[in-house]
Amino acid sequence: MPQRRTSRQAPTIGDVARRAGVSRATVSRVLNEYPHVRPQVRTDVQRAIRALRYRPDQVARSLARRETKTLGLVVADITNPFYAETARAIVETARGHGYHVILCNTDNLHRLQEEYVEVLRQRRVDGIIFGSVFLDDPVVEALVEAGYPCVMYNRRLRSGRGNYIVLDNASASHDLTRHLLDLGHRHIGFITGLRDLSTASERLRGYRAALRAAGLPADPRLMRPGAFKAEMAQRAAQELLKLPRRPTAIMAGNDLMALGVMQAAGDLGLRVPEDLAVVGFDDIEIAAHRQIQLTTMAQQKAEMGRMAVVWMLEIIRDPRRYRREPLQQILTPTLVVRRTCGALLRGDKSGDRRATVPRPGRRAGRSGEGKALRVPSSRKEKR
Amino acid sequence: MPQRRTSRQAPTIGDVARRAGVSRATVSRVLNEYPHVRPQVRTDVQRAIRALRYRPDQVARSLARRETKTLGLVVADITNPFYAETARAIVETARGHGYHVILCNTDNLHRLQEEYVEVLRQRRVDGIIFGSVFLDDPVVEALVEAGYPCVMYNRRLRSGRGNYIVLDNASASHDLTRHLLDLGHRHIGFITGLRDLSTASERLRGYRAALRAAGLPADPRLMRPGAFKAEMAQRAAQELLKLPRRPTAIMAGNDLMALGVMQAAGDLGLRVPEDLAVVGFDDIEIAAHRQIQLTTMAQQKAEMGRMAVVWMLEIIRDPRRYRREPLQQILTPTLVVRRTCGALLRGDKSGDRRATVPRPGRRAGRSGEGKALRVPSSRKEKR
DNA sequence: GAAAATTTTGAAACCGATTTCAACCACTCT
DNA sequence: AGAGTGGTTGAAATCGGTTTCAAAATTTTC
Repeated sequence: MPQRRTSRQAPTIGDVARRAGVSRATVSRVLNEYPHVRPQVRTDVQRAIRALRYRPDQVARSLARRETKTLGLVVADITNPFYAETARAIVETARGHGYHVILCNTDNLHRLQEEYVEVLRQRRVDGIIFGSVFLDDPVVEALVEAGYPCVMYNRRLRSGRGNYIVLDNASASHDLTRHLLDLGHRHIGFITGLRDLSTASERLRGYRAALRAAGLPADPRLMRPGAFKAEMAQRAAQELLKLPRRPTAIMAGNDLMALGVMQAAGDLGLRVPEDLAVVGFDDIEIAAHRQIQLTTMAQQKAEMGRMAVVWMLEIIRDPRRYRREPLQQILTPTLVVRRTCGALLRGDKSGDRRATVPRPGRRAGRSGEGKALRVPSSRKEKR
Repeated sequence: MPQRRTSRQAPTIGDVARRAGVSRATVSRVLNEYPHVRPQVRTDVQRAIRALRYRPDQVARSLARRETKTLGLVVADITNPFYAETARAIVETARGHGYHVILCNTDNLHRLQEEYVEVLRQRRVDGIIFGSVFLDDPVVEALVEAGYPCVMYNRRLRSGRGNYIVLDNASASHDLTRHLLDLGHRHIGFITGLRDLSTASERLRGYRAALRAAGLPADPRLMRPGAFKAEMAQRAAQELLKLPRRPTAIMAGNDLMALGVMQAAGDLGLRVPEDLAVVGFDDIEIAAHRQIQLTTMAQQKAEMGRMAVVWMLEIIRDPRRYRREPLQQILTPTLVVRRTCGALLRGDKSGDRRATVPRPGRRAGRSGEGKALRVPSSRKEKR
């Protein structure tokens, strides 16, 4: 039910035009800082705008211009600090360029993701950033196929299509496993995320590869799903730790799950890292906390978010081009050695150790001696 | 620059109408499930919609209907788990009602908040939810004054105007202080947030009141600002702990800062809780972690978020009514006693203790014996 | 079977902006 | 003085829907 136009209604461009004694077109020109407006007229219009407290209607503008200056951000779980930190960078970078972000939380449910994509398309967002695509994701696949501006980060499609920024998960996982092997562990548990996500499957692959390279079997009983949530991981870890021959180290598919593993260890009276080494992925903020000190594969979260937006703007400018030559970047992982892996048990205890891991598998964590060292990941940009 | 209409353009309601051999009005009626459409015509139209993969344009609809089905969510920092958890509930509840959320991150900067409010108004969002208003906030004050649908949570205006859901911060802080006093502490530091926020000032007030009631002076040297961030709090705590007569307990304005305090304690070689008791506010997820076990005043984050949206929808339905009689709710705090306050040092160690604190100040933390106990806060609804 | 009542439908106005196009204007240049 | 130039301007079309209103079609009533 539309309301009658009353004096209390928000002023429109027509009201401004009338007041300034010009046409709506001219007001529009002033608003958008077009040339060819006489200075006198310009100031008249600006005065009218101020007098009426006119606020241009972005909805009407979006309709006329066929662009909404809006992006969709689809993540699995905004309460996961990894997503919160990337989201923050995304929102902030977008704002800096006049874009704003609709936040969508899928809880890793296909159903919800599909719903959100549909909604975002109806809302004519200029592009969608996915933090949590599924490995096989017909919805996103179709979007990419149709040339709809999309950027994925963190996870990607099995098909390898589309624009994405991801960690080199296989290497990261390989190196992390190798790190534990180097510390003497021979029985290493792995709590994966969900099966149908690239992060999970790639990290599992790296883990297996490292074991194989070390001549160790990949015991399926040592691999458990954890749904990327602390609580699930805690349960999974409890099961692992009750095995007849229990693992001496557990790798978790992300830091949140690693925290769950630490809980489980405590519940069973095991000390970390003395009785059980624990490592994760992401390097969320709490991982550095004194009481936690989680060894983890770091991701450059803010940088990832920023880059996703910058790419997106580029793609929006010229969608065809990036349909032909998608932007894809694989980030080199950085191992952050802290307490929970046990590496610091012997010898000095001076803070974090950071290093890009030299490939193939030299001993990690030795290159950044003493004070915390961050080596910027070298970027292999793939057309 | 508008592009020419090509065959690859998205189909409009006109295309559907033509294909179904009816008018646009009729298609609109089918889309919106209006009565008075012959079943035959209805199915014809639906078939055409499917055949063309027609997706109604929400922008055009918003313009015509003068409602966007969009809410703005303005928070200080989405990486603070408190906001992430409330945001999650807000986004999910909104979605369930056909609304979607533009996320705004202000970093506690007046400038950014003003910018965001302006943007949200231009975008004609149906309402704005504020998680982080300032005590004196002309922008929000004006919004409320103008009858723009707004709901605040967590923080409120000094003037007390508008719809809000907040913790009873003064009582919460009073009880928390009292709890520390009961544990024998006489020298209690307080790391506040920023000065111009209701949460900070109210919590500071409760702290002072409790000290006064105990006949203790409120030493200004024991109160330091911490900006609601872990790092700032860590620095503030370091200063507190270097005082000639250092506090034996520190209250932090939120859990994030409490974590910073724990860091600082560790840096100085102090054990928590043996050498220093630490408590916070919010009960973010990590607070319950085995390695942290932070004693804190819990907030019902999901419930708060959900309620903010439910209220918002109600307000959107009848803005005038709630302009006259705003919805205001003050939630009763729940003390969660864990390790960091030192209460568990003597005696049993069986998990969390939760209790709504009886007023006035009886000894807290004893009512929920044994297993974790959550007492739902009784709600004092005003109007 | 005609009048009355009701349901169904489409033409046209509208939402509030942008953009096109042609007209108008004030110059400058022959 | 007249043609040409280029800066300014407004009328009107447009974006893609919704809603009003009256006409058309159908059903009900007598």
